[in-house]
Amino acid sequence: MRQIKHPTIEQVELTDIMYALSDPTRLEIIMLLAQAGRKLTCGEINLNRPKSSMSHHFKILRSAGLVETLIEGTEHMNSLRLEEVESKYPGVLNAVIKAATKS
Amino acid sequence: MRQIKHPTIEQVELTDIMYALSDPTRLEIIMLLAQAGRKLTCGEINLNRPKSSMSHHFKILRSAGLVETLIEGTEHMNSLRLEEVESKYPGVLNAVIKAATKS
DNA sequence: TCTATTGTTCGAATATAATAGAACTATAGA
DNA sequence: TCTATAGTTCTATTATATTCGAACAATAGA
Repeated sequence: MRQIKHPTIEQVELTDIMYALSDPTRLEIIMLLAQAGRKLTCGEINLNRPKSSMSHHFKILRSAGLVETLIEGTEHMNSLRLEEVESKYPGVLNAVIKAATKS
Repeated sequence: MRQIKHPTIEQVELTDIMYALSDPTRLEIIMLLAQAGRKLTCGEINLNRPKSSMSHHFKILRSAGLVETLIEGTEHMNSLRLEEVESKYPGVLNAVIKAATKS
């Protein structure tokens, strides 16, 4: 079963993370993953956009080290890399999630 | 003495802040202001770029609610709006500054 | 009033990003 | 083997950002 390549957390720059979180659609994806607390397929994250657009945003979230995508059958299971990101950049992602929850 | 207009902290979106912080030059400006702990003129923040470029980045930092610029004579005194940003989005800016300090 | 200083604004070139339809890939299941 | 499903990749279009020289504006000081 072929899997998608992800950066190690060491390879991820802080500005990559900031950039990934600067788009409302991507921030919404992050929020849905954070609230779900479990892996979600791309299909479950339905923001009424073409799948090619969603795929583009997932790619950026992956390259920023924020999301891990595991292929299971025909589905792609997405989860937050919260612990890893927190260990490299303590407080950043948690604070953003908390801030976005309220707004 | 004419002053520059700034957004109120209520007007600032989280994604605006993320976007402003996603550029390495702008993050560096933020770091210099945070480390200085006092107001700095644009001239003191010398990143070896044309002043029109720096002015552009300051404009984005201002519009994101991160920087306040007060005109004093011919100089523009810049400071972080840390307390305000923290009160609206607790932990976000502090965590980013801490994370950027180490990297 | 003239000049130097500080920074903004303008304008144009270049680069990067977002959007989305269409074609494609991989797998599951009949 | 055929078909449906889930996403990705390709390609083109449009929009937004970055960069920086040049012109401009505001003030201080001589």
